[in-house]
Amino acid sequence: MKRTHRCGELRASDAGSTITLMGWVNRRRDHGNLIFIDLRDRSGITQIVFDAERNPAMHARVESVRNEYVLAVTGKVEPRSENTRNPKMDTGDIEVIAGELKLLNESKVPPFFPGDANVNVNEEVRLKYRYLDLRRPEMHANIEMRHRVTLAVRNYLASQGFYEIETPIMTRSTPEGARDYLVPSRVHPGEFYALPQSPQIFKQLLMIGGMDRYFQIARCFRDEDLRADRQPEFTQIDLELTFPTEETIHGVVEGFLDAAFSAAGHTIERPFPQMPYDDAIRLYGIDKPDLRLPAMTDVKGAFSADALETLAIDASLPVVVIRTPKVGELSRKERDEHKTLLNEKQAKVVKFLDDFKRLEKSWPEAVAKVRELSGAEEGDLLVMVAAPKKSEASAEDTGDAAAERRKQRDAFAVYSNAGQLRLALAQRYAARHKAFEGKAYKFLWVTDFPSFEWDEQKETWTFAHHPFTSLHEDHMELLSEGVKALHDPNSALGAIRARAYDVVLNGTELGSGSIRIHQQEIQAKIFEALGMDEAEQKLRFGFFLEALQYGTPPHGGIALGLDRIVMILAGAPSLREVIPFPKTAAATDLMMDAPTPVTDAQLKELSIGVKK
RNA sequence: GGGGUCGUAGUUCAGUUGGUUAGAACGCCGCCCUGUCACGGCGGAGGCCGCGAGUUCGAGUCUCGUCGACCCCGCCA
Repeated sequence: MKRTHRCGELRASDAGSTITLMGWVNRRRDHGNLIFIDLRDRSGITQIVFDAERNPAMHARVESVRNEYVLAVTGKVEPRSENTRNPKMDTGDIEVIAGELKLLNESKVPPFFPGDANVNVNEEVRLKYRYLDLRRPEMHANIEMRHRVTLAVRNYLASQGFYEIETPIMTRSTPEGARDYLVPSRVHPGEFYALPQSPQIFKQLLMIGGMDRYFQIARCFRDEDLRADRQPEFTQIDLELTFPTEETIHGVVEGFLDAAFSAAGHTIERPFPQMPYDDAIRLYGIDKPDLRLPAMTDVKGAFSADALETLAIDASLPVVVIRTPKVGELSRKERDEHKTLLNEKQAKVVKFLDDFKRLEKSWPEAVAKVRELSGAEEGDLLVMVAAPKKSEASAEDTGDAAAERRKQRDAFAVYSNAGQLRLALAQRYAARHKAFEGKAYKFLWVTDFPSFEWDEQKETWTFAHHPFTSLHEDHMELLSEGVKALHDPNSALGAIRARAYDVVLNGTELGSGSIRIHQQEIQAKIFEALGMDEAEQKLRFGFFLEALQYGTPPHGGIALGLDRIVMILAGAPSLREVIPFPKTAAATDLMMDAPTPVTDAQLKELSIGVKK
């Protein structure tokens, strides 16, 4: 027997033909001498009719068939009569009258049925029996979407002159950044490879190697704690090209995203808007703004100095208003619950006022101005966020550059906390404003990221991106100045901006890239800036610093999270829904039961002893 | 590393103030049924209440520990 059609393909026009289907028993309805079996494969479902009168010999065998058995059925396609048609099924106008049945395989009773309309099963069970879970139409749809998106990206990038090039999975450990997954070397006792956190250095070397345009659907590995949108191994659409400007790279990314979203049935608007990091912080309090809801508004000007004093607001720091649309009237209880939106730590930095009716009694003009500035409409919730006035006198404003930067850091804290509050309110009232429903895809480029960030624990400045990111040329002076104050949180390093850009979709960071440093002196200076002396540079990146000296072309690139893109397109709540064999939040595989201990013999061969 | 939610039949859940034999639905098994498509009818089986201590005359229920799943913070250049 040879399969002639898939189970979702047959239509009224096929009536009369004799066909063969192969697939799983989705459901069986046994009426005694008449048995219906819905046969399922990845394309859909077809009803097969077994009639004892027409084929008595076969009927005894059909009676023993159960859900998830694998069958081959040859039969005649017949149109269904008016009263037996099923408009809910794609194949509901026809049915197949079985003539021949072959039982290809039986099935144990599964812990859940892939054919159930809404599988309401614990995710633990789904992951343990992932191969059954994958039979569900929803999973098929997600995996098919992933395939189509990947294919569209490949085709687009190939059309733009990119070569798809593989880079090593076993590579060298780089202690910066995320923790590495390590692979012990048998040949070199005590030495380890690392799995790549990204193919960063390889793709830069490919540019030095004159490959001109590279891409890879690249698996990356990071040994960090997980979230719904983070897996220990994940896939990036990674690319790099020579002689770029930011515009070149943005154009390529918008091009393949357009292709990918088209493949998933959506059109997106291009070009994407752009916003410098500093504006993103000021307007959204976050470096990945969700543009589906309004920005925050600076309303300090609406209030007199006296009013701010009375409200116990620090007038030297930002005063912003968060507008959440269409929230409507709030009960006393709902308003009280707003207090829980700030944790203790946040409450030290910001306070908020959400009762504008009360504010209006004392300062009607100011409130009118706030409504105007924020574009508030009837029913919108306004919440004003500001820094509480400190009781003790704060440090004297000495008016120098360091004092100015300290103030900027304080302002950042206000914006950032207000931004978190904005998202918390948006989540809380999502059912009312409905901005998160439907298929609104709001892309954004966030540009000019800080090159360095302050590490509170180590009390020093570190790379915000990776150390191969170019600075804006006119910030090189700040670098020389800032290096002198490496352990000062108000160092000039904080003012340096990078030629780095993130692509953001609906508040999710899809990808991150930059124009790279292609001059060895500058690269060395950056390493030096963060306290890496020449010996250490040579040890860790010697080969790379040397490569940079052999005619390295200007180059740049970006990497986008494929899993996240597909997750958003599928409307899925976690990456696990778009990865066929995902890991749990504790980085285990419940189906394979990995990781596992290994034998002493294996460890011995690798010269590894395990502390118990 | 920290916080939260959860863990009872194959599955999803209920389980009173600590008190008799731990229930329901779906699924499963048997019998019946020729137009169902979440088929239907009758009957039946199925439990280490995650695991381990403790409190108690008595623990699914209370306490402590532990394991596992999920979410969040830290972390993720």
